[in-house]
Amino acid sequence: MTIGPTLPGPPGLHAALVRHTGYLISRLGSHAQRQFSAALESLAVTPRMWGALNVLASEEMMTQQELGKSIGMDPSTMVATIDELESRGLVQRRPHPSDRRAHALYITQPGRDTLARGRRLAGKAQDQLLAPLSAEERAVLHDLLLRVAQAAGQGTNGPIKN
Amino acid sequence: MTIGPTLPGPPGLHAALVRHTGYLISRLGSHAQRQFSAALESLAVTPRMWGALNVLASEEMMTQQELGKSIGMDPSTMVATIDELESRGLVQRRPHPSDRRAHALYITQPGRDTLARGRRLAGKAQDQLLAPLSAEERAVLHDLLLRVAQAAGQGTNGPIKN
DNA sequence: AGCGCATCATGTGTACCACAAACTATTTTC
DNA sequence: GAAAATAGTTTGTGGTACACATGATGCGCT
Repeated sequence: MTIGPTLPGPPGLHAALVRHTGYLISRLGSHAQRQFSAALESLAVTPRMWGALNVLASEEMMTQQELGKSIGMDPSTMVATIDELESRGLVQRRPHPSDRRAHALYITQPGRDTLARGRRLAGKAQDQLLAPLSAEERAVLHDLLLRVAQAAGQGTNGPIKN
Repeated sequence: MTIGPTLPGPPGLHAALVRHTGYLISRLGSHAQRQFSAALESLAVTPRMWGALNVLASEEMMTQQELGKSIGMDPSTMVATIDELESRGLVQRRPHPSDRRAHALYITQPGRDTLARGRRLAGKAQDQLLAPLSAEERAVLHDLLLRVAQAAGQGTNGPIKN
């Protein structure tokens, strides 16, 4: 029956799990990610790449390290991400003016175009995801998540380890 | 503490991304998942397995399908999950009384013990994750996430037994 | 009775992502 | 300058979701 990307059945989350906010976040997170992937599929851009483009578009030149910190992405994950973006001509690696170890990253015009289209698609996906919430509720949700994200935030000092 | 505004050291999500609730959810989701993984590591139980135990503990006999739906897990993922749990003696696959295609799943006493310990650990992890929020805020967050999760994951069908 | 289709469990392969560890080239620091 | 720190890279591990194909079984309809 070829149902689309959405879940076929009527899976109702089980009460025992619905209690766990952490579980909810985790679950919803992968769902959101998937939804984003699907939304951006026509651009052949993964959420990770999209995040990178997003940041690069607003900063004049960044190193991979800086970019990684900006979006909470591991340096080793950055490599493949930038490789891909570069091979697609969406960003460029240029020699860093003052540090020959580092690369200076620049978004290209095609990169900006892709980003613009991606933003529309991502926006739509988000609207769909947050459909059950009012604008006000969305703002509240956003605020709460942001605070949690920043606190739990990127490791550097990962005491979250346990 | 480690909450840095965004300066030299402390992380700090980039403004361009911080706007996207979907991105936040996705990001936070994988973070939460990893945190759970780490928390449950001493029990050698993955979040997925923990979720399964959780549900099995409150239902008298389920098929893998039912379990899968309860926690939003794909049937093909269930197999490995149950395989693992069974090999550990935490759950049992018994012949289903009325459908020979299906397996009837039962949690064992060791499974319940593991679950109990897991709940404590998971609770701690969650407290840590939600540390920046007050009890009230946590409730709000939970409610919002739940609504999103229910709408997103499922159609609208909500016979969430409880 | 028999046939076709839905369903349960399963296996295989793909995709996404994070992170640790090891290594090279380079910059900083002492 | 030699040692320590840093940017980028490669490789391997762990966790998860999902699509698709398969075999066994159940079920409805003729």
